[in-house]
This record gives sequence, structure tokens and C-alpha cells, in this order.
Amino acid sequence: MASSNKTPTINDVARAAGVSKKTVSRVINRSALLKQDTRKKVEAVIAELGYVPNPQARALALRRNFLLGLLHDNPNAQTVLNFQEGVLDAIRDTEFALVVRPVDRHSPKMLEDIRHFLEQQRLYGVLILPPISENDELAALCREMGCGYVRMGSAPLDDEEHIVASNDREMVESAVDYLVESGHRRIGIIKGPEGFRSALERSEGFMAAMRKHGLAVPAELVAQGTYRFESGLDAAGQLLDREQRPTAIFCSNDEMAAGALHAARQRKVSVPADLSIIGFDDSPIAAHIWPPLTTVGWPIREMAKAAALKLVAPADERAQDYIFPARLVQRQSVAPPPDKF
Amino acid sequence: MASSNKTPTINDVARAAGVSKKTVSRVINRSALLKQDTRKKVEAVIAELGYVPNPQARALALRRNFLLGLLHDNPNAQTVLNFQEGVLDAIRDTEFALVVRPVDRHSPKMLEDIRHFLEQQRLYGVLILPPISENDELAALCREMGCGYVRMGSAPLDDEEHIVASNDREMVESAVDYLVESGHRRIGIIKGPEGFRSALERSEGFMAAMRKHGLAVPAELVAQGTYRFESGLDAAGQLLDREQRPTAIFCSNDEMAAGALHAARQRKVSVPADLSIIGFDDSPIAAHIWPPLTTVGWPIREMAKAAALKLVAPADERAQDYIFPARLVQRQSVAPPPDKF
DNA sequence: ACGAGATAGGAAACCGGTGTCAAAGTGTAT
DNA sequence: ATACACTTTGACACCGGTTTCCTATCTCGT
Repeated sequence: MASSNKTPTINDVARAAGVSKKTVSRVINRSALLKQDTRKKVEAVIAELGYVPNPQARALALRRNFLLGLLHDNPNAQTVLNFQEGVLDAIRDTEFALVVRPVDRHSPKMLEDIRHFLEQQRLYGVLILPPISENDELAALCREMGCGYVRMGSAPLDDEEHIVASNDREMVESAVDYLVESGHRRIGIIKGPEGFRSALERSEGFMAAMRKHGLAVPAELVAQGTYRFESGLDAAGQLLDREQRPTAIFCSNDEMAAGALHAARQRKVSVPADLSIIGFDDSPIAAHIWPPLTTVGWPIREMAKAAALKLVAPADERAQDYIFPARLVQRQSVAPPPDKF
Repeated sequence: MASSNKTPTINDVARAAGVSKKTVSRVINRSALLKQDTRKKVEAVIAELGYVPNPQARALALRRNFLLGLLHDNPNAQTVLNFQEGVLDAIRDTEFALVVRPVDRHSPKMLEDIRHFLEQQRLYGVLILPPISENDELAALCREMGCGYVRMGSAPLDDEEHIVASNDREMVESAVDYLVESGHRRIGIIKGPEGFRSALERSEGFMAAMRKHGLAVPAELVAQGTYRFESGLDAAGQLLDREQRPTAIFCSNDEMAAGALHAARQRKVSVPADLSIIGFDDSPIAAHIWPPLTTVGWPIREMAKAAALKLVAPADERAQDYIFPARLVQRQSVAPPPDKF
């Protein structure tokens, strides 16, 4: 009963089982070269003592730890949280844990801060969420420091082992297809902020789709947003105040779509009767506003899971995927355009 | 140049500086008994080599690591994320990191899972978010395992060193005061789910406030919700379909308030002209629905910061607070009741 | 100049695991 | 019975820090 009050170590197990530390270590690590008898005996002692290996000691001896990092400056809380859950799906029942690190994209010291963080924590690998995932210097930093990394993005902007991406471009196309099928011809767009790859993908996807249908996109149907609610309000306001306003607006994310809905309401423009609105992301807000928003959703959780697996089990077949299909979520913000058009 | 490609260790520093490991260790740990010269010399070498102490080795030697855990099953993503940022505010520039762990409140194995997690990761301490923060068995588990913990709650349900709490009860009272001042007498409530301490605090606060104003709360003005959007839709539907419907509804959280707004719209009941609605939490959705929701917000980020400090720097004066005042956020979902009432 | 007490710094053990390599055990063919 | 190959196990060093304990040096009062 000498050490009944402190957690048992590998030595305690070895002594109690009458074997060497190394043998216990072999049992823990499921080494193949062990007699069944010995394994059983040691396992019994482990269970009896309630022994759990010390991760710090393991990390030291193995010269690598079991910590994954999540680097993000994503403004959408639900996205971040879904991603966290997806990562947890992948590492549940392993010894890995997830460390979070929000970063400030606007800070000039951002890269330096991250370098410091990586040096200090010596993570096994990091997962990087957009928009900072688009920063190539950051990826270079990870490579330089020998830290595994996987970037999440709207397009394949790195090798497939380092990326999980949605096919935003195609999905915007199908959103536009849907609007056109519903009878719309005069379709406006609220773009995302410059410098965001996703914003670029979405607006280019939009332009390409419109071109495909032989529809013009005059400058007066294009408004610039910042991915934030208020910017959607402003941008939709501009669009709706044009001489000839659009019958449908594609918003590059749901927050801005919510703002656009708001702008329409202020102007007594009824959605979807007078104006159709389509968003992007399928964030929770999309289902909780009126009318419920038709939008494009992507499988964040699956992407997160695959991203984590790329780091912790790169050979796993589930870690091979790197392009994930988004899908159109039809709700009630799209209808055929009013007759007069 | 023997080891120019791998990260330097304390031994490398000691050798390069011509001192012993222990002296380097003293420099790192700011030990007082060191000559200035020696310190300077070692610091120069550390800077030159870019030496950063290995946290795993430190953790092993010190028998404690520098990892804080965040246990949550909170359905509100923004709350969780704000909390994470608050914790990061507190531990930025320290060697601590934050490990997240969403848990499943409904799983019968929840406690066992958490025990396993704590055993395996040997965290320095955990921060627990509502609603599982209300689980006393979980707190007991932390104590049993010698793991520091701080619970976040709607009422002081533990010693002050283990809790950060908002004063929901009082805040609901001021929300009701506000409704009464606006002229409302017939006020309904959508309660949160049973078993949630916050739901209890809020509904009791509501009852107490009504009593204070000499107003009755007949059963027909009370509806049960689950904190989810859909339940707000249903519950508000019931309330609005009564013979004599309320002129105002207090919703125990914003999601349900959004649902209530939705229910009102379906019935062509105009908010706030015909019906006032007040929510709780000041979640982002509150500002992004129409009309913008009057609600009660609490300072999550400050609470998170204080909670983290309680673990990592219990002596810090900022770690002493444990009750945090919420405040009424007035937007546009409350107006005087219609004349006919 | 000298001894006492304070101060600076080092040697070696330790934290709890893993890797290496050789020794011991086992089984089979000769 | 012996040699040989193969399996199973253990001794010991090591990962990179901290702690304990001890010695060498430095002040300082007398």
C-alpha cells in the first residue's frame, strides 16, 4: 500500500506483474511478439491497478506528442465548432487531443505569434481553417518547422495530403442553375471580401454559370460585401435601389443573405414573391430567419474528420478524400420571379 | 554543426554557454540566485540558438502539464467560441494551451468518457460550460481525480474558487421590469428545459418579478420549451392560440425567441406592435433577425478569462470575481402593448 | 589574515516512458 | 544429445527537463 494514493506508473505495473518495464510497454503498445500468457497477466495487473500511461512521458520518449492544433480566425462560430466536432470524431478513442488557437489575421505579428505557438507547444500537426488557411506563408512556416498541417479551403491550394476542399465553384453553378430554372434572368450577386479565396471562387463560379446560360451580369448587379451581416444589408440595399432591380440575388454567404433579407423587408420587397435570395454555407442562421433560406451547405464535419485523419492516420482510406461535394439546401427564399419581369 | 538541423536542447545551451544544465534551467525559471553575468551569458546563447524548452520534458519533470481543458455540450456555438477566446485572452503569453472536448450529455457513458479523458490527458484543470457544468457528479469526479476545475453557471452552485456565474435571476427581473414599464400586464413565458439550472433560474426570476409587480401568471401563459428554435416556435404557437393571448412573451433564450418571432409571423401577429418579445443570451442571431431582438446579454468573455485565471493564477485579483452582471440589450422587439388591451 | 555564512554553480538522480541489443527460452532437425 | 533458428524477455541507456544535495567561491566582520 506504499503508493495507494498516487497514480500507478509503468514501474508499479512491472513490479506487480513480475516482469520488466519493457514488457509492460510492449503490452501497452500491442507489440506482436509477446506470449499470450504474459500479455494476459500484465493486462490483468493493469486493470487491477487502473494504470494509464503518462502521455507526457510517452511524448518525451517518442519525441512527438499527441496534440493537434486548430488555427482559425473564422468569423462563423458554427463553422468552427462543427469543425472541432468533426476533428473530435476522428480522434475519439485515440490518445490525441485538440488544442485550439484563434488568431488575429489583422495583426502584423500573426505569423510570429504562430511560430512561437508552434515552437512552444511542439504540436503533432495543425489544422488550418479559412480564411487564414489561404495564407501560403503560414503553410511554409509549418513545413519549415516540421509541423504537419492540413488546410481547409474552397479550392485545392496545396498538395492533396495537405488540403481538404469544397468545390464552391461548382456549387455556385448549381445554385445559379436552380435560379435560372426557376425563371430568373436578372440575377445579382453580393460578393465576399477581396483577398478571400472562397469569395473569389464563389464570384467566379457565379460569373461562369451566368455566362453558361448566356446571361449578362452588368456592373449594376454586382455589389461588394465583407461576409458580415451589415455588409449584406448595405449591398442588397444598393442592388434593390437600382433603376431596374434584380429578381434574385446570390449572396456569397448566409450572414450577408440574412442582411439582404433585412434590406428587402425595409423596402417592403417581399421574399420570395418579389425577390429570391440564395445564400451559401448553410449556417444555423439560415434555418432560423424568415423565410428560411435556400442555401448551399458543405459537409464541414466530414471534412474536418478527413483533415484530422490525414494527420493522425494518413494511410486510412477515409483520409484520402480531399474534395468534398457541397449540396443545395432548398428552403423557402427562392420562387419564380414576379410576372411583370 | 553537429546538430544544426534539430532543435537545440538544454544540453546544447549548457555546452555552448559553458555552464551546467541546472544553470540554464535556473535562467529559464528566473531563479533569483544567479549572477547577472551568468544570466546574461546564458540568455545570449539561448537567443542565438533559438532554444525553446521542451514542454513535454518539463511536464514530465514537474509532474504537471500546462493544458487546460474545455468541457462543453453547449448548443450555442457563439457562446462556446466566445468562451474559448476569453480563455485564450487569459493564457496568451503563458505556456498554457487550451484543449477542447465536446461531450454528449445524453450518453450514459458520459462520466466514464470524461474520466477516461482526464486520466489520459492529465490536464492541469478543466473549465466546464453549462449545461453540464450543473452536473455535481462531474465536479466530484474532478475533485476525486485531483484535477482543477471551474464551472460556469447561472447561479453560484459551488465554492467561489470553482465557479463563475451570471446573475440570471436578477437580470430576468429587470427584463420583466422593462416590460411592465412599457405597459405590459399580460406577460407569458417560454421556459427552458427541465433539468437546466439556467432554465430554473430564469423561470423563477420571472415568477418572482411578476409577483413583485402584483401580476398573475396563470398556467395558460406558461409554455415549456427546450432552448431550441423549434420549441420556441411550438411554445409561442400555443401561447398565441389562447383565448386571450399575452401582449408580451419572455423567452428563456434567443433561439426560442427567434422561433417565437417565427410563430407570430405565421399568425400575422406583428412584432412589436401586437406582441413584444424579449430573449436571453444576446447571441448573434438576436441582432440578425427581424425585428432585432431585445435581450439580456452576459459578459462571456470576461467570465471565461476569470475562470481560466482561477486555474492558472488563483492569486491574481482578476481571478477573484465570481459573479458577473448581465445587462439588458434594448433593440426593437419590445414596444407598448396595443391599445385594446 | 582568517573563519563563518551566504551565494553561485555543478553532479547525479529522477520523472515515466521507449529503443537497442543481447540473453534466455523453445522447438525442430540431425 | 546437439546444433541451429526463432521467439520472448530483460538490462540499460536515453528523451529533456527539474530537484536534491553538495562543493567551491565570495563577502565580510573581527
